[in-house]
Amino acid sequence: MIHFKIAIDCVIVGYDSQLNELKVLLTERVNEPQKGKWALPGGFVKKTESFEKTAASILLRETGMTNVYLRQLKAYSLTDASQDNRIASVAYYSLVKFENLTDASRQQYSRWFPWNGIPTLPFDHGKKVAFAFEKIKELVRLEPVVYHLLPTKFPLNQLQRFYEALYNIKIDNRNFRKKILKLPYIERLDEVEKNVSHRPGYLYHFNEKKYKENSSPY
Amino acid sequence: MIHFKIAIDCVIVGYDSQLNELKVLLTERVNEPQKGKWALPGGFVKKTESFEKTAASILLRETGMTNVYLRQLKAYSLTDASQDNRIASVAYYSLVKFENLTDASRQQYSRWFPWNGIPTLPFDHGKKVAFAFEKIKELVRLEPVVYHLLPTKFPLNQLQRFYEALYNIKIDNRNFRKKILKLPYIERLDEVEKNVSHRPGYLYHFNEKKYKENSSPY
DNA sequence: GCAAAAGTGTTACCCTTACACCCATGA
DNA sequence: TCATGGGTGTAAGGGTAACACTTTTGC
Repeated sequence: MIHFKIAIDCVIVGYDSQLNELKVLLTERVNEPQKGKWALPGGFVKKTESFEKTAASILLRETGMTNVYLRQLKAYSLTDASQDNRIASVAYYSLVKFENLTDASRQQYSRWFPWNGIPTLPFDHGKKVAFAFEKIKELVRLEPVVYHLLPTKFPLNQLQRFYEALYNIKIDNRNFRKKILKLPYIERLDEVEKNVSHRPGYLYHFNEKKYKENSSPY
Repeated sequence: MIHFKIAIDCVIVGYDSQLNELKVLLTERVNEPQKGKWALPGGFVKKTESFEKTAASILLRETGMTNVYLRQLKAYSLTDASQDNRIASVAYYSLVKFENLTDASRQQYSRWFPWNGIPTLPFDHGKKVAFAFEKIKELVRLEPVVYHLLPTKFPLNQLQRFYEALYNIKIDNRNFRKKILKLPYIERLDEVEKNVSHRPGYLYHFNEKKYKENSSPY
């Protein structure tokens, strides 16, 4: 009976609102194979850990964060391994708030790469990143996961620019506002943008409780 | 370093249009543990097989079919196993046309259970079945996967009854027809139902080519 | 005062929903 | 002739999309 080592790979995604672009966290591999190459952060599943736990600990190691959006992407069976010892991997993807990253969480061997400037990755990591982005695009249409990427408080046009960047479209700002302001779970705060060289806009936030109350179970 | 045996479990789903209900194929376990219990058909990944290949061969073994709709559901890390030898499993789900089942494909140890009459399953199989149905419900809303479950040629009200059963709703047949007939990829055939004790309806089929032409890439 | 984004209404179109009756067939 | 589903149109409401100008701030 064949046995597998199981690696967990994490596609950790953040949104840089300054540059209006999505980013992925990559780390430089410190071990062979592919030593020195940029790759997805990952690790092997330990004896007592579930896949999800392993993914969460990788996320903690790389970003210093816990309790962030983390979902399974897909399990992959690598077939290029040798003999009796195959490697499988389960990929996870995570959405993190860029603003919450501390300097301490910027690891020596890690770097955020813009979505459109990712180097060629070893193994099947390129495929995993691409699949994660497909998934995220789908997901954003269906559920308010955007709010895991945006700062807790955001002006409406930051939200708009996010959608414009993600789908590479132009959105009419009047229609966009009408649509967003109708949502019961987006609430305006008594606070405005600061240090912007234009008329400051009100800040909004996502009220998760109201979202759950208002979303029908089917 | 811990190693895993990896099992593939398949949630094989069919639609019985006679009874208007979704069914799941279960098999009686012939080996310990849980020998004699109904469970999801499955097997361990062999040395040279990918996960998907393993799933496809299980599907072939159980239904005699190839080239059917088969997708990965999720990878599960069982944590109740002993010592150095853990078991992981990757679940797949499949949609098959009930009409295409031959008698030969009705295995001695297998039986189709109605969605609402599934016995308590061992391991995490109950969880997997439930998750597969959630996924399928979602999927049907987003993509025309219904047509993997329905017969190749179907009258409109069979389609309507399928939706009504899946979501447990009542649909107005005028509105339903308007909506379906507007779809460019549902084509009416020059053929009508036979042996029905009411006015026979025209048969329709799903034109996959037209679907792909007409669906935008984003 | 200039640049840059905030903020604001109306109209047309489309899609969805609600709703009732005659038609063709097998038994 | 009866039971059963096949087949048809219209009106109202809600959401989406196209469209331009004034306001407020930093510099």
